[in-house]
Amino acid sequence: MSTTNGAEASSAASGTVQHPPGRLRLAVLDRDPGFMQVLAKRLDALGSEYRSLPAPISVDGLVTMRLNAFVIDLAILGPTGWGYLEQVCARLPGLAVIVCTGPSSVAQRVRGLRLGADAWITKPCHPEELICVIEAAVRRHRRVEMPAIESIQNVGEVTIRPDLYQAYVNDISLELTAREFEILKLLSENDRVLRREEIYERVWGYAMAHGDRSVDVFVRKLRQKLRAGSPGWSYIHTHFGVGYRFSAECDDANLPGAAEPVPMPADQLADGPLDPFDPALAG
Amino acid sequence: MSTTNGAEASSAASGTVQHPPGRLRLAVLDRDPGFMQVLAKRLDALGSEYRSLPAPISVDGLVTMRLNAFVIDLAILGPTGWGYLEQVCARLPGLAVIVCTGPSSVAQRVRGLRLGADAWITKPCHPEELICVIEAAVRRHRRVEMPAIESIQNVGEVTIRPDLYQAYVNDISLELTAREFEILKLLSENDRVLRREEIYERVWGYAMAHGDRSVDVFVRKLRQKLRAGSPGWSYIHTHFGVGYRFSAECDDANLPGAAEPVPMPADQLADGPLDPFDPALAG
DNA sequence: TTTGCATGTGAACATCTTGTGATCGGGGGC
DNA sequence: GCCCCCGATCACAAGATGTTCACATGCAAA
Repeated sequence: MSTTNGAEASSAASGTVQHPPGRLRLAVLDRDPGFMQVLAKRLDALGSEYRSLPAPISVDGLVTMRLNAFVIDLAILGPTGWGYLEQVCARLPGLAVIVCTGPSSVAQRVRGLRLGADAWITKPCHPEELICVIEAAVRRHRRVEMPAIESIQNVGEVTIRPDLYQAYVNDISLELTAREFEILKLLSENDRVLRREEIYERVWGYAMAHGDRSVDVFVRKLRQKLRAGSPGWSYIHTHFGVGYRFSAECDDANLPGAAEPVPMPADQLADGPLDPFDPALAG
Repeated sequence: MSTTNGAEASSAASGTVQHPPGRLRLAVLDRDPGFMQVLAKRLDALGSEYRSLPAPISVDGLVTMRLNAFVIDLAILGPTGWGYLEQVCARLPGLAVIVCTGPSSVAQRVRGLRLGADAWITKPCHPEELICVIEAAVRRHRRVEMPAIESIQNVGEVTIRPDLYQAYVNDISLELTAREFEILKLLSENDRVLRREEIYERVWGYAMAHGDRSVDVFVRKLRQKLRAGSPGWSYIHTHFGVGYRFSAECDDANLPGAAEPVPMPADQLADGPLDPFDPALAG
């Protein structure tokens, strides 16, 4: 495969990290069941995490939800809607706010946008269009917010720092290469078995050639460096015939902080739609 | 519209926004005289710098215009409009692109937004509304750049003075050129690895061409001047396969005021992809 | 237990990245 | 109008990294 060139690969990889629009977190404040249902269907297909709110939620509540986007039907709030909209926009400048409501006057739309809304869609609208508008609004924010959103992770004795593209044990760098780091991060972000093809595709950015052993080789290098920096622990586990799973486990099960046991439904690795967002919350 | 000079370029690119907020630089690609006239009147009232383009302009031309926003009537371009739109959005990720055109189908609007447009307004529209939409789109871009506090920074032995567009060591100028300074400032403002593409995009103002080495060359010049003015220190660190990171580090770790050794960012974001939406918030 | 794969391992090899010096051309300042 | 400074590119070299092989080892089904 000579098609790979570093820059391409890296940009593709980074794209993989930020592009998957699937990672939308949004809440919809609306009461129209039909509208919600159709929207929910599309959002599910995109793998977005969404939540519908039948009633207004406090601004503080919104803050803790850490959303990317917030869709609101001003009709629900009546005259108090303007104040609410203003508060939300002022308090969460990084949140994409989309007003999606019934027929309105130019003056109303202007007012909404001036108060800080990112877009104003008139119902009835095609769900696909609404989603595009949401994505467009989120897109820019995401570019800048992404790096901040990438949070530091502590697993076992290892600290994974996306901001530095490096992993540490006791503040000592494991000296991972860029690609090693990406694979470690990918694995650590998923509490399930990842098939080689999936790992390859998400890190390299394109499909894995049949028989390619690159992933195996990188896993070996990772294990080597992890073992060197954090002996007594095992982090990457092989699932024969399937793939790899990340989980910090202390070799000596007696020691404290032994491990993070994992349910391990190895059979349910129907890859596509990843770990579903707690369904109890939707709808 | 004046041509570019160092300072101006920087303000447009890094968003130093010396222009009072609200000052728009926009171009409108449209042929409807009535539309243009009404719009022009409103824009004048706002004190915006605008330019109407009766015919398509090359993407490179747009780049040199250093705009905040670009309004385009796809009808003017016909079928080639999509490609043009895509190119513009790809090349100028920081530009607010608003499509303002006649009646369209949902599919067309979806396509436009997916290609990177920030908003789609259907003509005929109220000029005030269009302006609000433009402002909403621009607001997002600016917001990101506004927080860049123009404060003097002391890092290691170096003093960075945005007000003078220059860096000093013991009050002696490092004689940085405008672009060198911008890159140094950008790097010093971020405690993380910045990818070349990101640096290029934020300093030059548009997407980096594939294989462009400009960033590397400027980093070399910067290192040279930093080394000359502050020997014994290293400031710009290469992360192979990723990009550059700024951090003042004393070569001799024994010396006092040694360095800022990649400290744990106290802001340690609540980590984990966990707790999706907190159910306790509803109602 | 044996056989057929799948995976672990180490090293050679090919490629890609980055550092660096030099050159070219344009634009702005004088 | 002329000259100099600055920024864009190129070419080359040295390393770092990624890929590919061949072989060893281990798991699973017959």
